[in-house]
Amino acid sequence: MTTLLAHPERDEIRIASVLQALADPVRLQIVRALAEHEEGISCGVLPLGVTASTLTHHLRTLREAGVVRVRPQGTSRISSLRRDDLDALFPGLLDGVLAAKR
Amino acid sequence: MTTLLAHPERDEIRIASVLQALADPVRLQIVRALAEHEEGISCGVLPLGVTASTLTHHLRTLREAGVVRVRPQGTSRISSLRRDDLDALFPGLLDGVLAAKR
DNA sequence: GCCGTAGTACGATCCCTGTCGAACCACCAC
DNA sequence: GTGGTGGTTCGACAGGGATCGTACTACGGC
Repeated sequence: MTTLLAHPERDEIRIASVLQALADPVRLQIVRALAEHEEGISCGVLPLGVTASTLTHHLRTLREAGVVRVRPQGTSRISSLRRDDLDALFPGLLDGVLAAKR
Repeated sequence: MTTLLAHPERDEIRIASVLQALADPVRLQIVRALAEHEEGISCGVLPLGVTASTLTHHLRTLREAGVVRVRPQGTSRISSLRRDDLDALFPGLLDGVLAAKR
């Protein structure tokens, strides 16, 4: 629908944008949740305490920063972590973030 | 002078604050510079293109997040990365950030 | 075709923060 | 003491972004 889900290529991912994307509590929660679901999930089900339109905003931020990959599936959208790309570009970063005890 | 340089203890350092602190181009530059000077440096000498008062602001942000340790020395202030603490809490995070080719 | 559900788009609001300039403080050398 | 240099504080300002509500679109089931 509408915007056809632009994702940056691996070599277009900038560390500043990634950090910016991770520097929000809600998005951190999303990333943590995605880390536990390799196959990806529909983020609408997460208990984030935020409206749908706000969630859309956060997912776009994560997607445009290159943190998350989103693929449409029926009436839903499945989001998954771009682990491979992030690990290749910034080895350890994601693990470090996820290692933090909540 | 004035505020006596409060630093969070290791167990008070929060991942959200650290990411927030790293999510600024100027502060990223500072962190990168500090990474190359284990012994610490006076940040006033860095070519950051920002006024002194802005620099003070950024250093406070980094210090209060637990990213940087600052010790007064004469008329200067020496800043250094809290590598040990960050590596202990979020192993890989700092290395991942620094691995990014500018 | 119709409806419900999942998600997006847009506009408005509000707060946070990065920035600066100006005034000030602290230390050191003389 | 005097002055200079390195930093801080304070207030002001502007831009960004997190949030929401409302209106809208798309897909799937009946």
